[in-house]
Formats: sequence, C-alpha cells, structure tokens
Amino acid sequence: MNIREILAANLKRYRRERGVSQEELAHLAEIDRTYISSLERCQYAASIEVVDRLAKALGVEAYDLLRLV
Amino acid sequence: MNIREILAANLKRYRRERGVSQEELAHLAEIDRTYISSLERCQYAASIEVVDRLAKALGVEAYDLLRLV
DNA sequence: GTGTGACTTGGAGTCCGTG
DNA sequence: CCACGGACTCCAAGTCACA
Repeated sequence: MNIREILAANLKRYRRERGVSQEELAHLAEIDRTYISSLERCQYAASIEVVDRLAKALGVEAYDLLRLV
Repeated sequence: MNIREILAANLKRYRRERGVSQEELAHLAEIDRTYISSLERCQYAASIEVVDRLAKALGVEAYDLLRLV
C-alpha cells in the first residue's frame, strides 16, 4: 500500500464516518470537488498543504490522513 | 506553525539525530540536495510522495514527518 | 556543508461538463 | 452523489552555477 492509497483510504473513511459528500468536503476544505474525487481514486500525489486543509475540514490532524489505522 | 514549518523542523531534527548532511540525505532519498535545502527553509509544499521518500531514507514513517513531537 | 537565484517542465489543482 | 473526461493555470520538482 503506497502513500497515495493510504491517503485515499483515510480520506474515504473519515469522510464517510462524518457523513459528508465529496462536494461538501470540497466546500469545507476549499478544494475542487473533482480533485477530491481524484485523490480518492489515487490519481495524484497531493501536496502537504492540501492534506492539511482536508485534515482540518475533517477535524483530524494532517498526519492522521497518512497513517494506517 | 504551519505544515511546511512542521515538515522543515522534523526534517532537520531527524536528519541531525542521525548525523547525516543534506548531501547524504539527498543521496539516500534520491532527491536533489538543494531541493532538500529548500524544504528545510519552508520554500515549497512538498508532495506526499517526496515526504514518503524522505521518511524512508530517515527510517521513519511518512506521518512522522508531519507530526509535532 | 549549506543557501540562493535562475531556469525548465511535468504534474498538481481548477473549471467546465457528461453519464 | 460520484466517476470520469478535456482544457486549462501555475507551482512543485528537479538541476545548475556560484556564493
């Protein structure tokens, strides 16, 4: 499992746990909706700033999104 | 302290703990020395793949480089 | 051993849409 | 609500010479 896949898995998991859609998360994190979809499909290696914004929107720390649980 | 600063601090700390120069780390992680220098000076928001390669070279997990200790 | 400016380019990230 | 596409913009990624 590479780093993109870890991010993708954590993104999906935390997002669904909170019951928010990709669109709602996109709004909260001020990131494009289609880009979040891409990240959940391991299409890109996000920057740490994007990871940080997504983490804040999900109420976790940035490193939580890169850690296997 | 933003995410770039956290990465920079952890990079410096782990690197010095292991007693390796930017040049040696650059060789280990197969990343240009001046780019590592840039990251330690918060010049860029690195991608998670770069963070992952640096982490492996330092013998830690990627999320360790984004976590305040 | 490290900082820095200048440079190129591939990919991160956005915006429009569709099924 | 999401996957996926094309067409864009702009910065991370990578290299070099020099201080």
